[in-house]
Order: sequence, then structure tokens, then C-alpha cells
Amino acid sequence: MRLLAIDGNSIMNRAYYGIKGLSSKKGVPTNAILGFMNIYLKALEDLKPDCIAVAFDLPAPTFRHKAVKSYKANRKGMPDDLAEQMPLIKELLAHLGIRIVEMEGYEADDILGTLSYSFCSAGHECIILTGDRDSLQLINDCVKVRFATTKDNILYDEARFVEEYGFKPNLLIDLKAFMGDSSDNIKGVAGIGKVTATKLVAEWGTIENIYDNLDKLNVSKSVIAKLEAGYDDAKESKWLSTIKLDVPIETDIEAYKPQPANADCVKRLLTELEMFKLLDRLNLDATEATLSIAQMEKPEITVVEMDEEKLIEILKLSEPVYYLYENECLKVILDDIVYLKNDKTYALDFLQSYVKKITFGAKPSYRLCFENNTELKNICFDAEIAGYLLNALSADYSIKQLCDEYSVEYYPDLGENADIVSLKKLCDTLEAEIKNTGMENLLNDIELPLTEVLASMEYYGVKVDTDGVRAFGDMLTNDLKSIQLQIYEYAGREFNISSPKQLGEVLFKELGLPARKKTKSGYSTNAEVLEDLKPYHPIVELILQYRQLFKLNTTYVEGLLKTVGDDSRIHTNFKQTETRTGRISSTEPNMQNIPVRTELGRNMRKFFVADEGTELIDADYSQIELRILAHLCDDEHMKEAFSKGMDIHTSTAAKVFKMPLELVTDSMRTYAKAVNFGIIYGIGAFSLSKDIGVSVAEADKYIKDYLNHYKNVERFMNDTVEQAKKNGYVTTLFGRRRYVPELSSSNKIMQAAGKRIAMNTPIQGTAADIIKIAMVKVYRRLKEENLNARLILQVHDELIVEGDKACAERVGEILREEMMNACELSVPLIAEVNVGKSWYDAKG
DNA sequence: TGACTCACG
DNA sequence: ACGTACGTGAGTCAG
Repeated sequence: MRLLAIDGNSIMNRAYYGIKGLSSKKGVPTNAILGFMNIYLKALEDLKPDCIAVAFDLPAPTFRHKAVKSYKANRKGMPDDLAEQMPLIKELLAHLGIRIVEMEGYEADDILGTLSYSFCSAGHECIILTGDRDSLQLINDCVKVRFATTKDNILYDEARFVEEYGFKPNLLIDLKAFMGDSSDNIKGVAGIGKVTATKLVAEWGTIENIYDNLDKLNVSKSVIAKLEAGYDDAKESKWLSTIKLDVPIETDIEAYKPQPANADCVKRLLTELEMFKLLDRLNLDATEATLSIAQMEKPEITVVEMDEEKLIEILKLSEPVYYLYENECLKVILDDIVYLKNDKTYALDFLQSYVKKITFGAKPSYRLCFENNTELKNICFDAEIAGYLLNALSADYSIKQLCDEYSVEYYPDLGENADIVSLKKLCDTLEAEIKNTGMENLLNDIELPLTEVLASMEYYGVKVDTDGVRAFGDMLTNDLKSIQLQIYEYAGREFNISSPKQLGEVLFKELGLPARKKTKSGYSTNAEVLEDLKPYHPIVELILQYRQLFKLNTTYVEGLLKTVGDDSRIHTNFKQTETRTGRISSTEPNMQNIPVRTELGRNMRKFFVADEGTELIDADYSQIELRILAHLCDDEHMKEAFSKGMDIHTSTAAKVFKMPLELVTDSMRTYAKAVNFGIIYGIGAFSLSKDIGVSVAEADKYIKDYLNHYKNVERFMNDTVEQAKKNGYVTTLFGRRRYVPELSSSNKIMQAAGKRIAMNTPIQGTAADIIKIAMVKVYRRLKEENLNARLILQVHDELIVEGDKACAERVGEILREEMMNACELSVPLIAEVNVGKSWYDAKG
């Protein structure tokens, strides 16, 4: 039989450092658990053992029989957030029916040694899974070690070991006797390093044999002297390195056969930890779990095709109807009967009826209706949006995922019908949670109506002057060719300029430019580094130019052209459940990062045009985030600046530099602007200094002066962080919630990031809330006033409407009004409106 | 697939 | 001693 013996502490330790920053909403760390299970499951798959044992350290409280290894240490050496996961992994393994072995006063590798020794003697095969090289000493004919690193793993048998070390595995302790092991607090013999130690052990074997033959050794006098002086240390080190083989534990191999998993307990634990992917992978439903089978039995569901009579009956219902529309198929569930219809007219009749509807992800339904010139009416709940509001950190809002997360029965055996069968219960649960968390208004008044607006924006899209884009691309291609040649000239050879690796070689090795920053895989060659290198070589400037043109050509010219539809318009995808802060995002293509900051890039915006007879009306909020900050922290100075219509950065400069307004110079204003941004992001002196090019001390002084003057800002930031620590989440003005598990990390850097998130999210998130409100209001006004105009784009603080020339002015008024009046703050909200034939013209 | 770079608010 | 501002999406390279 084959036994898999796992060093639980070692693998947990590897796993902990292999995966970063994973935790549940409540902040319980889970990274090591996941990493452990990944390594464990991979080993099961590869090795298919008959028996499994997982050993853990259990140091005796008052007595240590050998030096404590750094990572396993006592409570002190082990990071808190790893220690927290140890009882959880043990619980999980126990539920999975895997035997855990611990013995007071012994470490995991002693247990592994004992197990491998006794099973080996009984004629079994043993594979030790560990990340600790110490255990390699246990290798023999029937004991192998699977050595796990973060990346992959190596299976050491005796041959592999000898090839690498040059001597037999049992001599590893003799090697360590000489060279020691700093990570295990084993000192070895002073002055003897790896090379000498390896040579001696390879030639002479054990330290005992070496000391017996000191006069015959082929080494220098000084080495002999060191060996003599270190005799006691060597003996002590060898003893400390030797893994025990006689721990009093169960050695009957039958005791290590895996037991049936307790699926309910596993499910409960992993649900609590929000480790749904892992739960899936364990495939518990297929195992012989006793209790859960009855519970998981699939419900009695009838599936029938919908006929006209049934449709008419459905449309008359006064209760909300649960439906899904996927793959052009309409699914409705009523009294445990699923009605299907693969017919667009049925779907449209249903969608445009007034019957109340509940679904999962309504946007495609809205799109379908718009494409068929009708309207989707009466969506009163959307499980996807609700799931997003309840936890904006999740990466997956599928029905299955949400059912897992909120403990709603989900029946994969029902195949295609599994989703609709679970929908009602899921929605009930989510709706109750939305009420509990006080987000009904956010859901009903902002997010649900917004879905229609986004669908409409996607449906209309934005017109593109494709010929113009192509011509611009041709120009870029030409310029790129000539710059490329010049770069090759300076470099003295051809290379791939787009490869940071090759570029680094050329700049820092071949041309000898001073390399400063490094990345994981080599030199950093980003724009910031290159800017500093400009004075050293003319090639640098060319590379910066090349980068800019290349980006424009590939991402914008070529990338955008790929996405233009047959109608010469781009229909981007606005995602409503993507960002952690409540913003919407845009993909395929991303219409929210079209160049504007450089004149060359800004030219791209000339190709986003108004259709014939129409204009683009562009409105953007002025300083919305700082205004929100002024409101949230109720700071008189900031409120005054905004109420009087002052330039906020100039005003800030006057306060920070203690100057009268008139004496604020441009550079002072620039600094103040950077400080204002920094405040919103949760500032650090280092970054501010880098941003504005002053010393860290000076940047620090600016921040101190700022916070000193804007006392309420300081208090608000502190309060927000405290509240986040207490509740585990922060909220926006409209009740949007974001959990901040980073704050309960034991890692200082993570904690600091958590604080910045806590400070920034209420501001960025409230801004997102406000523009969403404005979008819904603008959408309604344009419709109410029967204007031939529609919203087509949103870029976080900017809205763009395409509308008939005749009504452009009216549209501008509506935008300004609705954006200003989206909500009432203690400072005015200002929107600036511009009109033009292209985005370039319509933007200031 | 992850790392790097860079476009936007 | 360490890393260094919030939030996104996309294209390229290299393993």
C-alpha cells in the first residue's frame, strides 16, 4: 500500500507565502488553506495514495527537545494570519475524513519519520509531502519525498538525491552537522561551509568516521583546526538535525485509510470561509456523504413548453414572475413548473408586458427589447445586482455562486434548469439581505433603473469616423517605422522594442545607462524611469515616442477598429457589477480611457463624432470628489471655497502655504492640486514627493500643513478608518457598502492599503452614486420631453449625449440641471457643458 | 497566465 | 526594515 504523509506545518507555510491577500469578507485569512488544498489535491491526483496522514507540530509547552525552527516557531515566529488558519485546515481535513497526527513535544517531521520508518519496515511505500529539505534524510528504497515549492514540485527518490547532493540521504544530517542551518537555528561548525562540508561527507560519510580519520583528510590545516574546535558543535548539530523515528503514534496502516467525508460539515466550513471554488473542486455531492444525499435530492420539477394560453395566463398575474432569458430561450417558473419557449416573439411579449418581473442580470433583456424597438417593463428585482451590492468584492455573481454564498439549495443535476429552479429562493434571500443592510433605496432608485440606461447607451453606441481613424493609423505607422530605424541605429542592432526584457538589455547592458529600479523579472523600463534617463542618451527620447505611438496604434487605432459595428458605431459593454467602489466599467472596447492628456492622443477624440444632423453634448462634473469630501467631512474652509466658486486648488495653496490668494503662484497651485488628489487617495509623503518632485520631508510638511488647516478632513479620515475597523466595511452617502478585509491583515503593508481603501471608497463611491442618479434622471428627462437625444457615454464624472442639433441647447440645460440636482450636498455641484461635432470639440 | 506597461477618471 | 496613492481595461511578451 502507498501512504502519503504530509508535513502540515511546512505545506501551510509554503502555501501561506505562495498566495497573498486572500480572505473572507469578514477578514478571516484563507490564503494558506487554499494553497494547502491546491498542493494536497495535486498530490492526490498524481500519487493516488491508499492512505493519508497529515502531521502537525505540537510543541510541549515547557520543554523543547530540539531547536525551534524559525517558521514553525512558537506563536511568535508564525504570522498571526497563518496561525489563525491552522485550526481551520485541521478542521477541514477532519471533515474530509483525513487523519491528523500530532503528539505533544514532537514536530511534524518526527511524526513523518516515524510513520515512514514503520510502514517501510512493514513493506509499504511512503511518500512524504513537504516543503522542508530536512525530511530528505528519510529517503530510502521505499521512502520518497515530494518536495513542494510555490511553483511546482520535485519527487526525490534516492537516485535523484544522490545526483544532486553527491552522497546518500542518510548523510544529510552529517552535512548539516558541519554547515549548520540558520533557518533551523543549527549552528554547525564555525568556518565550515557548504563546499567543504559536502566534500567531506561525500568522501568520508558520517561525522564520526570523519573525526576518526582527521589525519587522513585531504584538506588544509586550518580546516582540520576548525573541525577539531567544533567537535561539540558538530555532535550537537547532528543530533538536532536528526529526525526522530520513535514517536509514540499509531503505526497500523489501516488507521490512515481516508474515511468518508462529512459533506455537510465541509460545505458549512467552506461556505463560511467563502471558498466556493474549492468546494466545487472537492466535488462532495458525488461522494458517499450520508446526511447530505437526502437534502441534495433534486426537487420534483416539471419542464414543459410554453403555449400561447399559458403566456396569456402569465401576463395576467399580479405576483412577480421569475424569469431568465438565456440563449434566446425564455424560461419562466411557476409552482415548480418550468415553462420554456425558444421563440423571440414570446420573449418580447413577455418582456414588454406590465407583469412584474424578477430575474438575474436584466441588461441583455433590455438590449433585446431595444433592438426590437420596444421596452422592457417592470423589473422589480435583479439577483445579480443585489449580489453585487451585498459584496462588491466578489469576482463571480453567477446564480450558482450566489446560492453557495447565501446557502440556497442549488441542484446541478437539473442541468440547464438548475438556475431558474433556485432563482426564487435566492432572490428572497438576497432581498432580505438588502433590507438588512439598508440598501433598498440604492437598489431600487439607483441601480435597477440604471440597468436600462446602460442598455440604452450600449444599444445606441457612439459613431466612429473609421476613415479618419485609419488615416491616423497610417500616419502613426509611418512615424513608427522611422523612429524604429533610428532606435536600431543608436542601439547598433535590431531588437523588439516592445519587449521590456530586450529593451532593458539594450539600455542597461549594451548602452550602459544607469539602471535604477528593478522589477521581479529584470530592469524597469517604464516611462518614469525613461524620463530620468533622457539626458544620458538620445535613444531614450525616441523610445518614449515609440511607446506613445505604438500604444495609440495598437490599443486605440487597431483595437477600436476591430470593435466598430456594421452601423459604423461602437457599442461598448458597460459593466454594472465590476468595480469595488460602485463605478461602472467599460469593455470591448474600453470607452473610459480614450486618450486626452497629450495633444497627439487627444486627436483620437476627433473620430468619435455626432451622426448627421446631431451634435454631441458633453457635461462633466467639476471637482466632484473634492466637493464630496467637503460635504462628508463638513469642513467650513472647504465648503466656503466651493460656495464662493473659488478655484479649489488655489484656495488650498493659499491655506497650505499661508499666503493671500493673490500671491499663489502656478507652481504652488500645482503642488496644492497634487496634495488634494493625495488626500482623496489616502496620502503618503513618499508618493507625493515623487509626484511633485520635492523631498519626502517637504512633501510630508505639505501634508501636515494641509491636515493641520483642514482639521475636519483629518478627523473624517480617522473616523472613517475606525468605523471600517469596527464594522468591517465602509459606506457611501447612499449606503453602498465595501468590505475592507485588508484591515484585518497581519501584514502592515496590507493594513496600510486597507486604510487608504477605507478613506477613498466613500469619496469615489459617492461620486459613482451621484453620477448614476444623474444618469437615471437625464434618461427620464430626455424621454419625458420627447427629445431626439440619448445618453451614449459615461466616463466617471462625464456624460455624453448625442442629440438633434435643434435640441442640443435644451439637452445641455437638462444635463446641467440634473447633474447639479442629482442630490443635495452642503456645497454646490457644478457641471460644465460643451457642444460639438466630435468628442474632441465637445470637451472644453 | 502573469508581468509589464500605459491609457483614463 | 519595508514599500510606497484610489479605481479601471487592453495589448504585448515570455514562460
